[in-house]
Amino acid sequence: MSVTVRFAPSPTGGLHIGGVRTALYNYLFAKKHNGRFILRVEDTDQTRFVEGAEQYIIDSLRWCGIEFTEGVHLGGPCVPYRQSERKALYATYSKELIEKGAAYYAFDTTEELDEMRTRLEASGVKSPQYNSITRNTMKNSLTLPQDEVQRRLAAGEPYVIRLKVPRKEEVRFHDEVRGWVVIHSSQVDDKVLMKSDGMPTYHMANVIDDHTMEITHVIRGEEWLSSTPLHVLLYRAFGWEDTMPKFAHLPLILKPEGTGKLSKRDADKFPQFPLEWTDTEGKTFKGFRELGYLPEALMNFLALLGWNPGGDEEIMDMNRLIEAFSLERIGKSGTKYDLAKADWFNQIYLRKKEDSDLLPEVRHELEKAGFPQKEDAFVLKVISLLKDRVTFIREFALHGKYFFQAPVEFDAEMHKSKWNENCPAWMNQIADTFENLQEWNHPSMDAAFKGWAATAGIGAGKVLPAFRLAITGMAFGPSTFDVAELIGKEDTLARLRYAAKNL
RNA sequence: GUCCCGUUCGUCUAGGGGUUAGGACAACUCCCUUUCACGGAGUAAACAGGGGUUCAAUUCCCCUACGGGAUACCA
Repeated sequence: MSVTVRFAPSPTGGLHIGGVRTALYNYLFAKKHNGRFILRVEDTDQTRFVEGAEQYIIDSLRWCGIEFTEGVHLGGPCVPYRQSERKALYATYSKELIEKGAAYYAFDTTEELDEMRTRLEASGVKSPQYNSITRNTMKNSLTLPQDEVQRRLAAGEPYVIRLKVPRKEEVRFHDEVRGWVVIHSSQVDDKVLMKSDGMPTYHMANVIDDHTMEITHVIRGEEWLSSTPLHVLLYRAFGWEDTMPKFAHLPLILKPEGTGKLSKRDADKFPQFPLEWTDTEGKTFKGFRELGYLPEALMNFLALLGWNPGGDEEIMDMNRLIEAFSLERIGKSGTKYDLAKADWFNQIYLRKKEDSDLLPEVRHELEKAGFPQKEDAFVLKVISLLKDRVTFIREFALHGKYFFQAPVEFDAEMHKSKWNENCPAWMNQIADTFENLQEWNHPSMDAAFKGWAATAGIGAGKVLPAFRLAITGMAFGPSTFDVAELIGKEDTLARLRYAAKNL
C-alpha cells in the first residue's frame, strides 16, 4: 500500500498541542508505511495571516522530531505547497465545476445574506441556509438571466462561487476511526467555494490539493467531521470519488478542567506551544522546550492522548511508536489535557539520558542561576547524584545549589526539628575529626564519622540530619558524604564551622 | 434550535455477552533509605441513567441525560 499524508496548518498563530498531535499521528502513519508526508500551508485567509507563524510551525515540528518528506520548506513534486501560491489552480477547477453545472456564481451581499437569514428565521425556519431551496430566491447565476450574469462578471462585480449541492442525495463515507457516517445532502448547504477576493475556501482548496497531491489518508481533528460530507460531495462533483482519500478523524483534546475544546486562547493557563511564541499583541508564551520538557517525552505523552497500542506498554520512543501505530487503535472520545502524566514521561526520559548528554543543558541552567563555573567532571558528578531526583533539567540548579555555593539560608523546618543546642559543638568536633583525614572520600568520612559518634556516645542518627543541614542547608538530596566528597575538604570544614557559629 | 460524534476509576486508558472489570499517572499507606528521590509492596478509586434483546449485559439495540463538534466569503 502506498501512503501519502499531509499536515496542513494555517499560519494564523502558534502551533498548539492539538495540531502537534495531528502532525505526530500523520508522521507515525507515514513512517510506518514508508509513505510521503507533506507539509502544506493553508494560508487562504488573508485576514488571519500571522507573520512568522509558518516558520514557527516548521521549527516547532523539527524540535518535536517530526520530519516531512516534502513541503513548503523542502519543495517536492507538488510545488508550490502554499495555497496562496496555488490560486490559479483553484480558479481553473472552479470554472470546471461551473461548466459542469455543479457550482454557480452568487452575487449576494453580506446584507442580503443576513436579510435572507432573518427573514427565514422569522417565518419559522429552524436553521436558515443557502441551499437547494433558498438559492432560488437569491441573486446568482441560477436565478439571474444569463446576460445579466455575464454583465456583472464583466463589470467586475464581486461574486463568490458556491457548490450546487444536490437536493436529494445520500452522502456516506467510512471514517477509519468512527466507522460509517451517513448524512443526507439536504443537510449540507451551498458552501462558498471561491471567496470574493479570489481565494478558495478551506473546503475547496483542501479537496483540490488532497486530490492533486494524491493524498491517500486524511488524518485530522474531529472538528472536520461535520464538513466531510461536503468534501465528499466535492469529490463527487469533480468525478474524483473513486480516488477519494480515506478519512480518520481524531478525538479532540479538551481543556484540563471545565469544558470545551482546547484552544490557543488558553495558552496563558497551561502550556500549549512547543516553542516560545509571541502573539500579535506582543504577549509571549513559554513553550514546552522552555519549560524543560524533552521532545521525546512530549511525543510519547501526546501519542498516547487518543491512541494506545492495546497492551500495557507506555514508554515508547519514536521508533517504537512508528512500529506500533495504527489508525484502528485511535480512540473515539475526547481527551482531557492533563500534564501530570507528561511530567512523569519527562522524568522517565530524563533518567534514560546519559549524564554527558545532559551536560550542556545543565550547564546552561547553572549559568542562568548565576552559579560559579565548575569543570565538566564536577558538573557530571552533580548530574549523576541528582538525576534520579529531578523531573526537569532546570531542577538541577534548584536542588543542587549547595554544590556550587555554601548555604546561607537554612531550611527552617529542619532547623527547628533537627538542630539542637549540642549541634554547634558536634559540628566543630566533626570538623576536627575530618581535618585529620588522609583520604577525602565518602567511605573514609563515613568511617571517621561513625568512629567519632561512637566515642562521643552519640547515635549517628541524631547528628546526621544536622550534618546535612550544615552542609546543604536543605532537607533534600543525595548522601551528605557524597556532597562533601565533591565539594572538597576545605569547603566542607568551612561549612561545618560556619554552621557551628551561626545556627 | 438543527445536524453529527461521543460517554469505563480524578486523568490517560485496556477489555468486551458469563472477568475478583486490568494497567499507568496522580493521591494515600508501608518497606528500602539516618534526608529527598529511585526501587519494591499495598490501599482507595470506574462501566452516566432508564428501557429492551438474552439463561446472562458494562459489552448488542432504543430512549433520556450529559459532554463535544459543526452550523461564516475562518481554518
